[in-house]
Amino acid sequence: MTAMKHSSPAQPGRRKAEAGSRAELRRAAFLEAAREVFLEQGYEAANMSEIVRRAGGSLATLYAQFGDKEGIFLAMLEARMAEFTEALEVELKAHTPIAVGLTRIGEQYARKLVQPQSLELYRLIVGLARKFPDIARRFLDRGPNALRAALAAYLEDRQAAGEIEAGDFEQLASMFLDMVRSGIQTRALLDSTIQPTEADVSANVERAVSIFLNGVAARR
Amino acid sequence: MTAMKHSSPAQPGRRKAEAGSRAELRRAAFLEAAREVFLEQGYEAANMSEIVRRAGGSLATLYAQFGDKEGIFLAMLEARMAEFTEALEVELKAHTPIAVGLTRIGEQYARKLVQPQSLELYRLIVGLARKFPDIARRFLDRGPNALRAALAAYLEDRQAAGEIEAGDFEQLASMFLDMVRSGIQTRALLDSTIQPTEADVSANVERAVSIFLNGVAARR
DNA sequence: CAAAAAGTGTAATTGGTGTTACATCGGCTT
DNA sequence: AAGCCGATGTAACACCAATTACACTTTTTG
Repeated sequence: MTAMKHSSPAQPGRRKAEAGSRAELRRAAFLEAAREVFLEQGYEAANMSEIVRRAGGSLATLYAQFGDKEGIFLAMLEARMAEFTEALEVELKAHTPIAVGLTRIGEQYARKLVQPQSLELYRLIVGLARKFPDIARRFLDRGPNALRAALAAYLEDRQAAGEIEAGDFEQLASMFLDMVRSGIQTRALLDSTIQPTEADVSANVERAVSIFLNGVAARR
Repeated sequence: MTAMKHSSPAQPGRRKAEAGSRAELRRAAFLEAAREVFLEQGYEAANMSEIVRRAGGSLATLYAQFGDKEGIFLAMLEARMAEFTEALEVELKAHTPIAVGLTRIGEQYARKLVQPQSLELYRLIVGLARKFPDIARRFLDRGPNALRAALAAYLEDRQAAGEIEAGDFEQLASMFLDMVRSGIQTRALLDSTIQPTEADVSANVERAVSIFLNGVAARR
C-alpha cells in the first residue's frame, strides 16, 4: 500500500510523487479515500471535500475523473466488490470428502464476512438497495449466488459419490451457507461491539456441518 | 428553550390525557406519515416537509412534538419495532411435537420477515446501525435474540421429551432460524423484484425442518 | 365566556454541500 | 527550451432542507 503523502495547503511549488503515472496515482488515492469516507459515513452523509482532504489533489480533478458523487461511489463499490469476490473463488473441484469440504468452504466464507470492512460494505449495499438496485443485484449475483452455485455443484459431486442423499442442491447449499453465515453476521451487523473470534467462527462452522449432515433428531 | 412535552401521561398542565384528543391524533398521523416517508426514502433523503404534507398539520407542531428530525425518526422506529415484535410472541409453551412446532414457528417468522414493510425496516436499521448503534442493538435484542431464546427453551423441552439430542440450545435455535430466514430474506433484500410467495416460504421451512432434524447424509 | 395554551400557515433564517468557473502551476513531449 | 494540457487551490454558485419566528386561529379550561 502506497504511503499517502499529503501536501501543505496553499503551497505552490514543491510536491510530487515519484513512481507511477500521475493520473493513476491520483485515481487510486481518490478511490482509497472514497472507500474510507463512504464506508465510515454512508453515502448521503459523505461529502466530496472530505474525500479530497484525505486523498490530496483537488476537487476539480476528482470531478474530472469520476463525473459526480454517484460516479465515484459506484467506481469505489466496483473495486471493492471485485476485491471481495475474488477471494471467494474457492477450489471445490477436488473430490474432497464432504465433511472436510464443507468445513473448509464454511470457514473461508465466514471468516471473510465478519471482517469489519466486509460488514461495512454489506451495510452500505443493503441500505442503498432501493436507491441503487442494480448494484445490490450485482452484489447478490457475484457474492452469495455465485458461492451457492459453486457449493451446489460440489454437493452434486458428493451425492454422486454416495455421501449424501439427493435433493435440490441449490436449496441445500443455501441452507448450509445460511447456517454458517447468518447468525454470526447478523449479530455483528447490529451490534458493532461484537467482534467474532476465529474460535467463534470455527465452532459455528463445526456445528453447522454437524447439523447439515446428521441433524439433531434423537438416534434410535 | 422550548418546553418539550412528550407523550408521558403525567403533565403539569394535566391536559390531553384522554385518548383521541387532538394532540394524540396529530401525533399518530405524524408517526404514520413518518413511517411512510422514512421507509420509502431512508433517513437522510427524507424531508420534514414531506411528512407534514402527508400528515396534515404544521411543521411547527411537528417540531414541538418531537424536537427534531432524529426525534421523530426514533419515535417512529420505536412504534414500528413494538408492532413488529409483538407479533412474534409465539406460543411455544405447549409441548408440541418437534416437527410440528418447528414448522409452525418457522412459517410464522418467515412470513412476517418477507413482508415489504419488514424488509424496509430491516434495511433502514442495518444501514443506520453505525449512526444509531443503540437502535440497532435494541432491534437485535427484541427481535432475533428474543425469538432465539424462546425457541431455545422449546428445544430444551423437546430434548427432555427425548425427541432431540442434547446440545447448545441457543446455538441450535440460531441455526434453525437462520435456515428458515436468511436465504429468502437476503435475496429479497438485495433484489426487490423478488417477492417470495407463501409456497416459497412453506417449501423453505419444510426443507429447513427436514435438514435440522435428519441432516442430508446418506443412510446406511 | 374569556383567557391561556396549543395548533396552523407561511416565510425567513441558516448552514451545508454538490458542482462549476477560473486563474495558475508544473511536468512531459517535441 | 517552449508550449501544451492536465492538475491544483480557491472561491463562487445554486439549491435544498432543517429549524425557527411570527402573526393568527382554534381548542381547552376555569
